[in-house]
Amino acid sequence: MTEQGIRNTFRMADVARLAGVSVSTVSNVLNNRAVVSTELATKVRQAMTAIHFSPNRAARGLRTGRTEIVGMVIPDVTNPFYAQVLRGAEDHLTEHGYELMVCNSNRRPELEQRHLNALHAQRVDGMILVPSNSYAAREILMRNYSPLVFVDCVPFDSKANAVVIDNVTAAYEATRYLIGLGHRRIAVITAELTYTSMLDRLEGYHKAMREADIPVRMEYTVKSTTEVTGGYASAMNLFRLDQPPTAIFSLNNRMALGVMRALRELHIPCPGNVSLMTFDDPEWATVVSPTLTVIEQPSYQIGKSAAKILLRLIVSQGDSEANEPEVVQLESKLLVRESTGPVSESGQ
Amino acid sequence: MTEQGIRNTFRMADVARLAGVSVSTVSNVLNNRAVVSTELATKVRQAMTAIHFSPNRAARGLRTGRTEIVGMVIPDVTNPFYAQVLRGAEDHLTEHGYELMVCNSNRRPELEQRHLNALHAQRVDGMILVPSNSYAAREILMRNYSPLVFVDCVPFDSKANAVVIDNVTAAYEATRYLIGLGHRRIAVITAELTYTSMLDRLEGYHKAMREADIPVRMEYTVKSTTEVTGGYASAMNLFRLDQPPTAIFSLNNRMALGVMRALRELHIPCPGNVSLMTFDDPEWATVVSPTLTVIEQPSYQIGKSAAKILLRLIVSQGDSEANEPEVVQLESKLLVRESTGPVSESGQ
DNA sequence: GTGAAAGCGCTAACAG
DNA sequence: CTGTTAGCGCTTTCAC
Repeated sequence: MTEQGIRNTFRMADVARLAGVSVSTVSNVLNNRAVVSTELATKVRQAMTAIHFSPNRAARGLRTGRTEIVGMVIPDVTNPFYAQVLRGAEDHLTEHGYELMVCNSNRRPELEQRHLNALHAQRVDGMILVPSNSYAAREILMRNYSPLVFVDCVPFDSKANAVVIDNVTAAYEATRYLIGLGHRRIAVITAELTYTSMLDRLEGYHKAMREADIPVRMEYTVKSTTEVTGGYASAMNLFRLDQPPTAIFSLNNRMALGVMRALRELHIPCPGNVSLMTFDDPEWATVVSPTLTVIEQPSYQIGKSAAKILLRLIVSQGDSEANEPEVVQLESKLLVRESTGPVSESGQ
Repeated sequence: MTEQGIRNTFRMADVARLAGVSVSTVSNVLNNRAVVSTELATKVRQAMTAIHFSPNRAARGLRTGRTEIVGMVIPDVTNPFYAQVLRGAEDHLTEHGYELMVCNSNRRPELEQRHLNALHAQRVDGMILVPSNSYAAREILMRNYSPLVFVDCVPFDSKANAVVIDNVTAAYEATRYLIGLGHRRIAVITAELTYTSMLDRLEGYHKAMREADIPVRMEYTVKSTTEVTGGYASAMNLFRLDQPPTAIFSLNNRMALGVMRALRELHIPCPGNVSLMTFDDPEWATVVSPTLTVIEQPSYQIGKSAAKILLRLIVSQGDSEANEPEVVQLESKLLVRESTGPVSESGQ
């Protein structure tokens, strides 16, 4: 029964024996229940440090039904936006004694599901999710595992706990800024429209164009993959047009990186011939030439905020489930830098 | 006893009852032990899906002594190098049925220790660690929690499982390349020398300089913090020198970003007045102007390799502990791009 | 205040 | 092949 390897960790019983008390006393000092005489308590604590005792959290979780782990699944940590969200969440969680299990879904719903299942099997107390898309998100919401807060992309047709920015307004104002610069041929590079933040951003763009009475030309709305290569390919196509756009609006930092590659490869002056603007504010935005005009999202705060909501949900677990989903909306900010300028005289 | 919240998940007993079998049969089908008649097995499986049964991994872990979780602590996911290492490790681990718990130490040994303890308390089966420094690493190694593999930075004075690159040679050859370009005033920006990869890189630099009979001038070896701001400040100081260097060698991508900022702010032509070269190959290296000459590390592979070693250690846990620490060394590659060129005629 | 004992959900003997 | 049962290490009544 004990044949599967040397037991290399101690248990409460060991501490109890060493301190000459019962396990329940050990448990009590461990959980700072003020029912143990200070004298005994110190004796117990000495015993604990003497053998480097570390209570088995899994066992505790099994007993209490609370693991104090929260799960997080994001598309890809390699994207600085998500990395920042992660940091924000982690810092808050760690501060409150929770551990974090992170998984990358690569935007593949099946993989996402697999991770979610694993997390549930681990009996995490709650999850933070940047879903791969809004359909997947809705299904996940239905299954309703445990306290869950969405980030960046929310389920279609359903209210859910979430933290986002006002993507419509952000894109609207950014587009207006471009229009104010004299641009009329404004292209937008968007990722999957099943991802709500993309959809909202596109809507904001359309709204601004409509208001300015600028016809939205189909060939200026290009659907890309979310990644760098997608942005690159999209930009290449755009520049191949008879009438290339005078401004490009990238809906995330990854695609913007791709556009930069294209610009550089084709030696297209920016903002001379074309202005470029993007969502997100990756660190490199200020070292490229020209520096990039961006819509900065408070990514770290977004993560932190998600963690806060989740923790609140977790503790209020017992209350009537009826509490309305909470959705917090954080402020984004247009940071004008060098990559956007007045439409060129040449008019092309 | 059941007062702490509605039991919202089922247990094997429920499945057993529903399928009209015993729990051990359920356990057997769950673990694909080929001892159950196909007939019963399907009945059990039906029952499982009917109630959306998800076995409690924590309970299993408690029983088996193996959680199938591995812990990972890294300085900061926000650094693309570590993010890639993480992805490599995660992909391999996930593929083999393991879950990953990641923590960021911010290079603070106390925080690192705290995370390590938490991970241990969780009874992770093993850990992958990019330590905050090599002293901390050694202490951690001493405490010898569980299977452990170091990445990028290894403990001082001790053999340990690790995956690294040949930093000395990589830096040596890169420096030689610079020297071959005619540079003699080559500055190196390094982070904490208590971090072995930095120390080794510096050694490689020194070796190349010595071999070329170029005196190593103290003011050209600048110790920076690991971060962007450190690189920036260091570069600023370097350019303030009476005889500024004609080439700068940054020992990681973060500091290089800082140098780029300085270059851009001071309008210093690169590689015209100064060449720049760095360790790591962040994505932005090819969109900045000039594109950056880098020493590319196989970051994803490093992570994957670490995971592989760890898994091997975990399964061979039972064997005599005597197996020598394994250290694998992966290949790095010098990618020459635009930011390095012949030393300028002007000679300054 | 302190201790004995039951049980969280699972696995692994072992008996049938 | 299937079922019974004893724990894994912890928390938590409930007696004392």
